[in-house]
Amino acid sequence: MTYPGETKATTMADVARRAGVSTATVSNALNGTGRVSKEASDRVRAAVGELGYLPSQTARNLKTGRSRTIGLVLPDITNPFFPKLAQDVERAASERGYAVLLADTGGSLARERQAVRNLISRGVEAILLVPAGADGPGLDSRTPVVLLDRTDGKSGLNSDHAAGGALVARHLLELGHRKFVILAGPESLQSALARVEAMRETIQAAGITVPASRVLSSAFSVQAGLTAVETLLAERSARFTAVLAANDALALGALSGLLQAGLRVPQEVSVTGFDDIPWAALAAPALTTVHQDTAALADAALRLALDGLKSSGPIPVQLIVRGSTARVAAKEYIGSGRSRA
Amino acid sequence: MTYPGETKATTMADVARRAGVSTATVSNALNGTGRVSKEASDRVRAAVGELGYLPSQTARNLKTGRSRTIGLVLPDITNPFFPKLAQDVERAASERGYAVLLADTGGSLARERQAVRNLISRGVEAILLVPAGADGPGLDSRTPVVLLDRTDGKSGLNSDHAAGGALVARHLLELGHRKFVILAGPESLQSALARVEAMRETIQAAGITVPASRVLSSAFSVQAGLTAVETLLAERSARFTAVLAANDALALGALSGLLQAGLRVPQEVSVTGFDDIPWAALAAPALTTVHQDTAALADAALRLALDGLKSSGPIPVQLIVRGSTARVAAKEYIGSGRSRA
DNA sequence: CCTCGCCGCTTAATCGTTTAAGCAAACGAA
DNA sequence: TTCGTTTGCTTAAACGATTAAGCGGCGAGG
Repeated sequence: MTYPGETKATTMADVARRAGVSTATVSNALNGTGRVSKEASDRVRAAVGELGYLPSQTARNLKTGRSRTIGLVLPDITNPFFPKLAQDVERAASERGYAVLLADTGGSLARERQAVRNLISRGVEAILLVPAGADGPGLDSRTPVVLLDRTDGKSGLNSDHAAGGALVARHLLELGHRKFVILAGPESLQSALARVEAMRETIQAAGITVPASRVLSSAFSVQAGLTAVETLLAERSARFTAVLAANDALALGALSGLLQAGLRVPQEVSVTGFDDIPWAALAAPALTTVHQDTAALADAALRLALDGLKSSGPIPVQLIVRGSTARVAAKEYIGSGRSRA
Repeated sequence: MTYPGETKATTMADVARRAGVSTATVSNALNGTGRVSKEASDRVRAAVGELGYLPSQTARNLKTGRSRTIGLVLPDITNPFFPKLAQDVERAASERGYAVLLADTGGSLARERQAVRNLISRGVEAILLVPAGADGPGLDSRTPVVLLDRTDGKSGLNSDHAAGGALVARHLLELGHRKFVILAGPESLQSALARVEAMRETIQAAGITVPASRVLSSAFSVQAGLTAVETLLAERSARFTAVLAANDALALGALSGLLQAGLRVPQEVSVTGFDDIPWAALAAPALTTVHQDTAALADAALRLALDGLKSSGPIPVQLIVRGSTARVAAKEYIGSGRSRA
């Protein structure tokens, strides 16, 4: 164990001196490069142990040009989808010997640009970026930037949003649902658009149309889901048996709104989400939703960023059926959504 | 804008050449150190702009010994208390010009040690550590390690857990509650112990005793809260009007268990949590809980870590009264907790 | 016995900054 | 005019690693 004192950090030269070799030999011994005898190597290793030597990554970076660090830029890590993603990115990175510099931009484009510059300046080998507002700006730099969960049109690594949208729609169709409401989320997000588009197409393919008045755009928030449902229920003409939300926050808000209005979920109305954030499983009833494979997303992102791959297909998603969806109610209930409101 | 091509990154020497000065002058101009004429400074700044020069933090670190980077080590960023904390730490750090290296140990002590070594090797100026298992190991190193939300007995930066415990207890007492259950959380966590201890003392001070059989230890999880309540309700003798949980996850689990058993919250049973995680506000009913000031925690942590302060008092907490607590029910309901189970 | 080649090591340059030290010109005071 | 001080710059030495190049010594082949 090192006794702190106020001594300078021990350097390679210290190890070399103690082992009776040059710093080059220390370096070679520790990295397995060059030619080093077993004896010298052992002496070096012993010296390392006795001195508690830790190589300075900084010096190594400077010389080799590789920092073994990536940047992860998120708009808001408080958004329940991101912690798992961050965790998986960190795990994938550390498995490769990389560290992760985290930047949270609070949704501000100025801070995002600032963060990216800062990360580049710090020599990260790649940046994983979930852009702040709409989709990506497509900045140029010599350090690769992988757009995560967003797209700028040509690039960007995403879950298979369309497949997910189709999955929930088909699920509800199979349960006999015919009257849908879609909580579409922000129109500025390609991912939301793709989800909704696939929902509509799938439903359409079953010969059913979702009127435009039943496709509601809003923010990706619980509050938005709640108020959307409230205004929907306020119209006396409201008739629907299923609510497809473009993400879980919306779905949870909708769920809460429906419950407060005295409707029973899933007996009278089914609700689906998207993302499978942790709360989804804990809601009452638990939310049927589309699970995003954040681990696969993280792995693919690192391959793109670090292995110089050009692009990757969308990451498969999975339908998670829980308690918020059920077979559509018997005839007498259909269209009587507000019977207890 | 820089056109990437495959050119090497532009260095200080490039700027110096273009501005017709030495690298020392460039450095001085950009850092405001030394003596530089206005004209030279302007030429330098112009050259920087034209070349799109970004200083290499790596080289700067090596020379100055300051990395302007801190490490944040969390056991599990998926735990809903941590994202906000991480965000606040990142904000506080970036306000000081520091970047944050994030490490998630998945609760493993081995990975925690590994992470700390790695961070030190990378030259972080300080480490903010929320230890994995129980409370801190108290490792020695020349880079300061601040224990966050944990303690190793002597050090550690914490919210005022005791004050928080007292707050919820007093709140419930004022609402007329007399029969309590305490979901105490893990016995290995000082924070949990402090909260529970304060709850008991406050209740005791009101002349009421909480029998040991009504203080239940468990993990800090939703599931644990749920099963605790279920087993409690399974005893026919169960009589209580208030559940004090040592954290929000437990409280949310308890809430869900009570609701499923057909009890009304808060009419028949009040529930309180601790931490004020995001879900707390969104539960139905919304959870009365103790808010931890993560921003203050983050600021204080950085002061301890970076400004060399020795220690800091506990960070004040705040009682947040929401819908899960109410005045104890009229006489006929008291002690009839299972009347509808 | 000579030579060639390999082995095991060292020397020294290098990465891109910061910063102490030094130096020439300009300026003001005597 | 002369000297000292200030000003504005440059030179060069770090920081702690990696790595190309070089150099004795030893074993083997001819």
